[in-house]
Amino acid sequence: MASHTVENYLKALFALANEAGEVGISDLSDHLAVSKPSVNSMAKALQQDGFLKYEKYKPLKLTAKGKKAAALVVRKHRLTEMFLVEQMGFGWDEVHDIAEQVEHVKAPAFFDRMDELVGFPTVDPHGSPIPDAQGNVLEIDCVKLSECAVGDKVSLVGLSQSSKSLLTFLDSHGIALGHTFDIRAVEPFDGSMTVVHQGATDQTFSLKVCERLLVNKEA
Amino acid sequence: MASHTVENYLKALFALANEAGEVGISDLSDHLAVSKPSVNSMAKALQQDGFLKYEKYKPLKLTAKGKKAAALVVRKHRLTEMFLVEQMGFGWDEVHDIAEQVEHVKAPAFFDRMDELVGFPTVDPHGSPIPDAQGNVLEIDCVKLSECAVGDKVSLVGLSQSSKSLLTFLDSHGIALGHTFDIRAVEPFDGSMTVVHQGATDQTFSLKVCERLLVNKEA
DNA sequence: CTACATTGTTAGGGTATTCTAACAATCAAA
DNA sequence: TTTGATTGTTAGAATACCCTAACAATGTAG
Repeated sequence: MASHTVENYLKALFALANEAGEVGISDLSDHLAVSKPSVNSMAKALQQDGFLKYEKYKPLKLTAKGKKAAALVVRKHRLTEMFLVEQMGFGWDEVHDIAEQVEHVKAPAFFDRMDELVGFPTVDPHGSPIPDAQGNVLEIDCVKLSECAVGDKVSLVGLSQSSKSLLTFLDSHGIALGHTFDIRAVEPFDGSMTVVHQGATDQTFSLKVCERLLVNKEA
Repeated sequence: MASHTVENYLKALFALANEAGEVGISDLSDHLAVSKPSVNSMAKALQQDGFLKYEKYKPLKLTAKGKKAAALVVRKHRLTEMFLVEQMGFGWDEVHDIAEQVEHVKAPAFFDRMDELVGFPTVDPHGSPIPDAQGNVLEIDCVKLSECAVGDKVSLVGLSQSSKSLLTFLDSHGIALGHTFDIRAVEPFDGSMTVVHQGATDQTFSLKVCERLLVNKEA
């Protein structure tokens, strides 16, 4: 199996891959906080092992094997997060760092049991999809709240780039996955939105927040 | 914090230390399945970090710092085993290998929560004591079954060197921690013992088995 | 007390991963 | 279209492990 380090590279590649599935050396360098030469040599090694396609000066592209391996690491990460929240009582803002460690455990039975104990979930505590055991990822049908219009009624299904500070912000505003928002107004000047949260209280969110909330229209 | 590798060295040192707390390079080499030169250079590194006392051609000896660090690794291992059995439904014969991996997770909150969820246990599923958060180990008052005499009534409190095959053997004979044995006979020829298990069924154990069962007299 | 077995050490090298410094390619903008 | 910024590459070296081969110290048995 892949080393701790290789798993982290794969996970980063997976996270940074856009539709085209291409990632620059610098992107990876930033994301992993590692120098570009390090990424460069790792890229060669990963190609050697068939995880990605690498050509000088060209963007990196995961192969099918690489995508699967990456998805399985993400699976371990997200199953762990789910387990930490559902079975161990951690908050959704506490689980990322712990899962970052636990995801590298080499014990398939451990993750299988977690999966079972939390009822074979399809999304993690932040609404991100959990790849299946074959490495297939289910696409979630959603848009950014910032892309919605006045009058839309939506429900929160996920977050994009959930960070500890975003999660803390949402907690402090009583917002959780599944909650509904009726969009009342969009401020043209700064893109901030005023919504009715859970059919009850009025709240106003900055554009920065609205871009992070993934919602499902016609809740 | 110590690396994965260093944690394994410390754990091995802890396990092999006799009363005097001294361990030979070869012992470690065998236990960790690593060459003697590797152990030799690691010994120097561990001394450098203050984990042990090393002098050429002398046995290795953990310092107070080393003992504490080792005990804390053992703590993580045993808490994990307890959690795997109590909260995740694994059998006592399945948990060692998984815990071997999980023990290296760097997330104190994770282990603290396990501890809480299993009710702050003092022994693991095999009866071995769990060091406390300060690295103190409680000695367990017990003797080997093989050292007991005809007429003794004892209860199983732990195992010495529990291996998967021993655990499977015990499972297949319906034996668990806390069970009682009345010693009926000791065979002088091979040291095998005939006992009454749980006041009900007669069973005969080879010396090899009896040496692995740690019991408490006058149950 | 010598000789052999065991145990420990040194020397030298390999892999995985990281870094900095210096240079080359690419791309966009004036 | 030249230039400058960004991005990527090479070279060279450091650290943390691991190994084998060869040798030295220790201790035990005759």
